[in-house]
Amino acid sequence: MSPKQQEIRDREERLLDVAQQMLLERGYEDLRMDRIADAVGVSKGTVYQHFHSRDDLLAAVAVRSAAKRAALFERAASFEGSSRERMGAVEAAAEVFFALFPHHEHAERLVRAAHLSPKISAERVEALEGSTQRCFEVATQIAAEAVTAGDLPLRAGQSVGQLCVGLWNLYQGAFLMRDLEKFMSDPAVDDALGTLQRNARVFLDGFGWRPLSNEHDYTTARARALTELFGAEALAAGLL
Amino acid sequence: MSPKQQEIRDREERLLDVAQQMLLERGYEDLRMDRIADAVGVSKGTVYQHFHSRDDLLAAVAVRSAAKRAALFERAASFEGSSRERMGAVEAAAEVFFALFPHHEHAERLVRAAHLSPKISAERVEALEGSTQRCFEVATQIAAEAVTAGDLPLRAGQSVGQLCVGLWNLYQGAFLMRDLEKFMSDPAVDDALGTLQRNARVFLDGFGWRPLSNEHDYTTARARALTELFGAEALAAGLL
DNA sequence: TGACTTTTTGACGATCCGTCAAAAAATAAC
DNA sequence: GTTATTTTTTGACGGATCGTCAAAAAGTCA
Repeated sequence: MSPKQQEIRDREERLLDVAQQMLLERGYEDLRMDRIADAVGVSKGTVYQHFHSRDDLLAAVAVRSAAKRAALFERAASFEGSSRERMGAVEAAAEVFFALFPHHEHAERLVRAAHLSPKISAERVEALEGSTQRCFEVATQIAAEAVTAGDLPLRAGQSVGQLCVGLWNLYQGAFLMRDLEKFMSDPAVDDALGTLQRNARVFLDGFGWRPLSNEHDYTTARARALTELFGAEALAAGLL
Repeated sequence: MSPKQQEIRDREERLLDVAQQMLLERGYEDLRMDRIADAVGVSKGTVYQHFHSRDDLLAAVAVRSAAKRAALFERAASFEGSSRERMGAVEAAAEVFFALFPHHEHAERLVRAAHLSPKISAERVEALEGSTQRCFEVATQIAAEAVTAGDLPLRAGQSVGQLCVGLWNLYQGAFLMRDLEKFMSDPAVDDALGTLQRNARVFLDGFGWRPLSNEHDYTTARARALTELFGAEALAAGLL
């Protein structure tokens, strides 16, 4: 790779860094191509050589963090323990991601807003979908193993897919709670991640995934997952 | 009220109708003030007498449907039955709203996007928050009654607020599933509302809200709620 | 060094938001 | 019914941004 090509690669990362931070601090509406170009020290035309459009840049930001989420989930898949402890490791991965990439939810939601897609390059949409699918696969695999092992007794009409969607919804809900905090005066609900943990526990109990949360202490397994799997990240995220 | 004032009122409704449909069909990016004005047959300046800005118009759309959601939830509060059946009526209200106002989720999320708020009039933000809070109050009240009646045994650290947040997250997740459908090949997960029902059942079972879903048939109570409370709307939504 | 290729630039056209002074319509006064 | 006053409507305009493109600059290679 020539020095010039390397420079271009580096610049793309810097563009994404700036866009990501701008998105977090000033929102989508204030994500201006001129401003981003200035911040990185290039002209607007150069930015458009990296990204087809403003929305494509937004998508690239989402794609980059989605890939990191998939990587965290895959690391969680290697956790050793009971089937439900392993799902707990996946939840821990979600928590780490939640804390480390606060911009992502907003970015992904914007990208997924149905009518934005046409302006985004197909490769990026595919990449985003692939990363999300990868996360589901990890969770689905663990749940399927739990069924095989007899830890997770599915009733008629229930499926591991349904379970994973439910967990995913609770996880996404943690992002929403940042907005809802103002409505809820309940002190037990003031931290998004704590509520996520508690509700995920209730949800898996509802499926009868053994051992149930009152039969086993999942806190220690979670702590082990955080340190063993995500030491540096969990520390940076303030989860340790 | 003078005829002129009545005309202005009517026009505002028509502006909201047009904006709502445009938002659904073409998305936020293509929500153009000129186009809306043309569609209603007024000039752009007139639109700006109803709404301070484009975002304020978007907020007004969200406020209008949020008020209808609160109304549906309050109707659900009058349902007669066991505590958990009554919460089922609230879920039915959420389903009716989900089917009748497909635009709402998108609109509300945009409004809540942190950095949009400054451009929206304070009254509308308050109105939106009030309607959302009203929905939570209805659900919280029912859950609290269930605790008092001994149907809902909360464990240490659990609260009715946590429960309502969880249900709310599962409900919001139904909106997300329209996007996720493409990733999930699981046929048990292909309809958002069915998954919502099943997961809400699992979730409340996890709390031990009696009678549990395998001790009682909640399908008939749901059907009764749909017909008794939301007859016309449920029919229009295709839920009956 | 010089010819050729790739990359960068920023001025430009097009689009849209929100404003505002002038025009039109409605209302009040006589 | 007519005129004066207030309210409402209008659409042209300024300002801002997106995405383009021909020219300039930088890089590559013989």
